[in-house]
Amino acid sequence: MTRQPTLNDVATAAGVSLATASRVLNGSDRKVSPALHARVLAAARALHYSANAQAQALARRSTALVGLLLHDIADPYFSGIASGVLSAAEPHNLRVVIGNTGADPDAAVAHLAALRGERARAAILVGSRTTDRAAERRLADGIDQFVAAGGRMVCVGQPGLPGDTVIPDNAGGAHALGVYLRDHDRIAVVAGPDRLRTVRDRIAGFRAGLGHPERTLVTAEFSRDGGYRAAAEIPADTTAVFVTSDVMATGLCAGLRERGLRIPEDIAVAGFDDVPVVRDLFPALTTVRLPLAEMGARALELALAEDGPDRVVTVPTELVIRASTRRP
Amino acid sequence: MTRQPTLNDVATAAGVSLATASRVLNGSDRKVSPALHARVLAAARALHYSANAQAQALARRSTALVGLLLHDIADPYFSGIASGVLSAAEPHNLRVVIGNTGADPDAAVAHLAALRGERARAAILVGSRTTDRAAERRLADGIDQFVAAGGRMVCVGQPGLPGDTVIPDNAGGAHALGVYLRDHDRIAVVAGPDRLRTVRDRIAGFRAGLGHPERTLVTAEFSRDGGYRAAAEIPADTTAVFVTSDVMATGLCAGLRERGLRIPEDIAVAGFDDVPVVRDLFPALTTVRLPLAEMGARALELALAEDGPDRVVTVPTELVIRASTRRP
DNA sequence: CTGTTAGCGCTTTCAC
DNA sequence: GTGAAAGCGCTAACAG
Repeated sequence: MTRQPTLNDVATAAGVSLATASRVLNGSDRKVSPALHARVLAAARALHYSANAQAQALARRSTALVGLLLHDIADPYFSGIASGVLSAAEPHNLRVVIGNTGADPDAAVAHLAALRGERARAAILVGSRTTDRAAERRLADGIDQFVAAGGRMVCVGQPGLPGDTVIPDNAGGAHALGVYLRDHDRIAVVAGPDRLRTVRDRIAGFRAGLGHPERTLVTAEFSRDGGYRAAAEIPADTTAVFVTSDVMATGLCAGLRERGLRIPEDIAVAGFDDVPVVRDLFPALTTVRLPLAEMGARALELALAEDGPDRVVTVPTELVIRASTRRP
Repeated sequence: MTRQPTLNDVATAAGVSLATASRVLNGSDRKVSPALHARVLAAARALHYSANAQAQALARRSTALVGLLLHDIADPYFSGIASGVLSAAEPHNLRVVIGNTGADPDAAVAHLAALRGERARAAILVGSRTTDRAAERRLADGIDQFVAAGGRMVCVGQPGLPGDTVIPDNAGGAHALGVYLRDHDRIAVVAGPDRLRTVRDRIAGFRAGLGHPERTLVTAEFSRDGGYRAAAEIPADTTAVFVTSDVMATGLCAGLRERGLRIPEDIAVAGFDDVPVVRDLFPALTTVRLPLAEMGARALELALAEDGPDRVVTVPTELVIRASTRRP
């Protein structure tokens, strides 16, 4: 590989000035004669010129980068949102750099710092829930720094952090589910970690809809395996269980089945999120649909919005009834 | 937001020269006295200094960016690989920018051009399969350009393109599956699009293992819905069907079930990839495991390797037998 | 319309 | 050890 051609090379080849070349190749307001215009284009093509984005960013004092920080891209909840972010970024010609934060809020802080160095236009933080007060504080600081450096911040699914927020109507969706399962009297709830506002909202909404408290509450990790392990703690005579996420519900169903429990004959199961695959489970899972891709897209739009007061966008949810809760 | 502090600001605040400040904050070989070192660090901290990555890239003539191009991040096959790429990138302090190419090879070309402008260190292209000869040509050209600009190129799951390649042992895995299903005599194969080398390798391997040709061959789209639609074309007396991807198999199972066929009692089903969720389908899906995350990680390593001749890394596969093919 | 000329913020010789 | 100064490739006034 030889040295990449620069704008200067193109200008020289075309016999015009640097400025002119810049104007036809990148400048917005075109005031270049057709003749020169054509010559520059030809030269650029001939040399396989490709503008150096770094240099442009430096000179323009702005980049086309957006950071997307999420727990785990392999989790369908996150990848669904990511997909929406990517689609929305495309037409704006934005590049999306993605970072797995794992369960660790400090990883998010580190990514945020890197994005700050990158002078990213915005950062979208998806569900980096934490139970650690101090870590939460550090995260908020990291966000403040990012924002102070001129970046826009959007959080998805996690309220209470600086910046804009996109959040599903967790309480409403869970409420509808509670109403739907109201006739069951031996109910269990399998919940993700306590501290998460999302989890609390879903449980509260569910209880309100149910009209009476659940009989059993099991707390588990926010993962497929967490749900699987929780299955062991569900009383055998339970008639319905609400799981605070589909991914957990998937594991729970597997665990329940291993115990010989039939779904929904012996026990009804409902999840939350409507991750794509749950409609293909057998029996298909009743759940509360979140418009994942749309949430991602909304987040990106907020990220592009003019600076302003912190906004909160609530997206509606929808109860999706499937076989897993159908009375025999 | 006020203007971001520059290295100059830090240097001034610390009462040292620009060069010294640069050396302690970013330079590799440290030859700065402890006293100055401390002062610079203190100043940087006080000002919340964050080096401008763009400027650094320009001065150093190198970036820490890697591009990851894939069909659809919401598809578990791709997100599994992406997850591996991200984990591997982390320790190297590389930023990963991700692009959904959809089914469109020209989208990949466009992304590649953008990455070239970004002066990305490398690009990893995952399974951007195409059936269009001309588009394939354009893609190869795009890759050549990217490489000519000094980027390294790695393709995952798709041989025959310039650059390094990570590819699973498709034929071997499918062969093992064929051997396993050898006793079935009324076999159907549900295949993704014809032209894909991946698909052809899997089918060829399967047939070789089977020892006899399948009775029915259905071609479908490489998606859940493609599999679902294919279900309608499977003869009712088929005893086993091999689907060339798990995502398709998921749809196929749903479709088969809707037709009243029981799995595995009436018909055995096997997939390919071992995407996480298929073990939780009911019945759990027999499949050929691909080490998705590892494939992603290997790709990133290749991307970091010194320039050299095009390498091909073949990763082993493993037959995973589950309930979906278990004889009653 | 076109060209000149400062920078953008940082790294890196090259002297001291 | 430390600093001065010359770029890296491009944009954006500012003159013609």
